[in-house]
Amino acid sequence: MRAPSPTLTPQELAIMKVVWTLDRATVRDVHARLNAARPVAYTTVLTMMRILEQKGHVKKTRVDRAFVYRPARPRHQVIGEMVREFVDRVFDGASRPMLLHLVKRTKLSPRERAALLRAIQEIDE
Amino acid sequence: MRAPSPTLTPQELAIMKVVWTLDRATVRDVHARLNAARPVAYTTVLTMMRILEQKGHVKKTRVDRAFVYRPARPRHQVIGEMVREFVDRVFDGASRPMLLHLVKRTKLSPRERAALLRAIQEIDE
DNA sequence: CGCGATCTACTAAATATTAAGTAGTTAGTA
DNA sequence: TACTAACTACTTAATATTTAGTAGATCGCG
Repeated sequence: MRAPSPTLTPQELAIMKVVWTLDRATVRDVHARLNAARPVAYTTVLTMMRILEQKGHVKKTRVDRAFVYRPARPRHQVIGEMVREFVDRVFDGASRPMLLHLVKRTKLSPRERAALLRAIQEIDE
Repeated sequence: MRAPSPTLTPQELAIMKVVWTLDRATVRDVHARLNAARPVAYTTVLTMMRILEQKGHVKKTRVDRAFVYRPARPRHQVIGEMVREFVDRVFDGASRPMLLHLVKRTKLSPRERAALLRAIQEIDE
């Protein structure tokens, strides 16, 4: 048996990004946004949003004829879990190597660097 | 159509970790390590390693009867691509938010913090 | 030599993920 | 009322991922 994704799959994430951004969105709203990036059928989005509802990522309320979807959990929390899962899977839970990986390849302006240094210094204090 | 994973799938990664660690490994070697963590059939590992060879992640040479597998590309490079893909997919390519996410949740000893600060200061200099 | 152990190639198949069609309902409208 | 548009539920299906079985080759040993 193959384990289901413990976090959001790529397409689920793409949809959730729209839902988080709009906060309230119909299938039509989400479809309009996604379809602008690459062609996707309306019913495909419908199917995915039904899955997201089953998985507890969105809640829907009927407004007039259509359902309006809202995020069930805050973005930062879900993204945080995705980061954790990634660090676990790829770095065996060690976030420091991951941090170094990111730092080494990230171009930072002096201002950004300063902000980051401050953030780091504030930890454990 | 569904896009294949542009990076290593979870199980492929689990195998590559062993191959990177051992540098030279037979299917038996890898199976012994993986099987210690959770039961997995020898032939399952065999199949996965064949796939990894097709994808260009390992090279094999016959030594006596068995094949000895070696990494085809250095670990840091492949892991780096996985980090990049994750940042692209989850943070739309913006590594700074990802960095902050990590920094906020990472417990650092004074020594580790100092090392991280040094690493950051060395960028762009 | 014949046997068991080891290993590979080929095959099969279960589940997950992604994508979209069809049918049917409802609401508004000409 | 009959038509059309918008929407949902249900169904289908293609591809990816993961897992493992079977058959056959080869090697070393009693």
